[in-house]
Amino acid sequence: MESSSARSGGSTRREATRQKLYEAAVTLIAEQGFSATTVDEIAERAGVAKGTVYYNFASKSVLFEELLRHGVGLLTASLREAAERTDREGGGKVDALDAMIRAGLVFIDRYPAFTQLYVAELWRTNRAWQSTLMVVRQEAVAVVEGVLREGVADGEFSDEIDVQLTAAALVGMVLVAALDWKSFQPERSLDDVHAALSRLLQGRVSGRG
Amino acid sequence: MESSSARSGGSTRREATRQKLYEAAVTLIAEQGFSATTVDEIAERAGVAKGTVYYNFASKSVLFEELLRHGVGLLTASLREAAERTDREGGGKVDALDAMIRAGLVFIDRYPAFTQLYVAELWRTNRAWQSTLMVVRQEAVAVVEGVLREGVADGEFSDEIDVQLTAAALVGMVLVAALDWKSFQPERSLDDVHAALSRLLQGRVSGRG
DNA sequence: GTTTTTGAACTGACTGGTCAGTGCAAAAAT
DNA sequence: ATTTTTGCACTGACCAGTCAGTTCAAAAAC
Repeated sequence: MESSSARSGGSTRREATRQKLYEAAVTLIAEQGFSATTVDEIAERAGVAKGTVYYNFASKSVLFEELLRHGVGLLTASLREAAERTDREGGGKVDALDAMIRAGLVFIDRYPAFTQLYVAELWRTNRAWQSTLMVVRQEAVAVVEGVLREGVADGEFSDEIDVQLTAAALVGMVLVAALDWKSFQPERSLDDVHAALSRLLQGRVSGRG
Repeated sequence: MESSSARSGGSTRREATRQKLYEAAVTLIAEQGFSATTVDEIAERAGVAKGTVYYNFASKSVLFEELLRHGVGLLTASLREAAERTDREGGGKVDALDAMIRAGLVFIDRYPAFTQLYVAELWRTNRAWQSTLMVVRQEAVAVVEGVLREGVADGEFSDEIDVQLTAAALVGMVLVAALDWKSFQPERSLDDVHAALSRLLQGRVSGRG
């Protein structure tokens, strides 16, 4: 007998099941939190039996950890792509920042539940997946920090800015504004929200209109 | 905001017990989340018997709800005070915003656990205390929105800014930057962090140093 | 003497994780 | 071509443990 890996490269069926479980878990955990969400609920929402959850993931925590890695991976890739594209097109670092803001908004627009869950868990301590979360956070924030550093290096940004703090503040600005948008003004367009944040980034809030 | 108002039956002893329970609960829930924190843990950490918890609060949820109200009350008062003080001293609206950023940082510096817990719960849906949270959030954000509106009214801010979104973004900026500060660079001074955020607020990031 | 706290025992519902067994499609044997 | 075997993916009843909330007699604090 052949192992499944030799059987036309990793069973599609299993991957589909895992995807369904991710989607079910992300929604439920975003709404209720990790501990308040039961494995039975996840299984039911995904339309599989409880045993299937444990066939595909070692435990509830492991399911959640892999979900985090999966999601932040998507975000990081998207941010990186935005920065690189702007670079190729000969834009400055402000344009890169702006493009990343948009990429962030697009991501949150597409995966609001994941974003919610991420924010809710990020600053917790003493949890099993703490280290996973740190690694994954750093990957994402590092992209922003990188652009800021390059901007300082070629004189586009003041060399007095605090790269780490500024990066965190920018991420927070987008995160919270976007969650507010989705929660309280979901009818607004992405462009609209993007414009408001752009304005804030470029200091066009104070001063004449 | 500590005085138990002019209520006739407000025994001091009872109030002290409630305070101890708040403090125990805030830490534990910030670390582990609401569902993962047990009433037994809270009682133990507060140094009281489990029965005392139920003598003072109707349920675990009610304890948490009152905790939320209590905490956000402190923050709102602090923000309001900062805005009014700046006003009295004849500062402009930018100064008021700046003072509120500082007030926010001071608050988070003093009550990091509460802040963590607040952020973690804010965008959840389908929870018992959802409505409480909304009310309380709006109180706090409204202070920022108020200052922005006044600034627009007397021409200090562009009338093209989106008050609601900008307020949310500013709150997010401070929130996330401060949590990052506390989590990853706790040795930095508040002044330092404040300076970095001030710079960002006033658009002194891009452009010459 | 009234209010508040104690602390331990108890209940009943719920939950993460387990496991013996099922279904099925491809491979092997006939 | 047909029968048999293999093993992956999945199932769902079940178990052992946990936790919110209750009860209450007695002590302590006021």
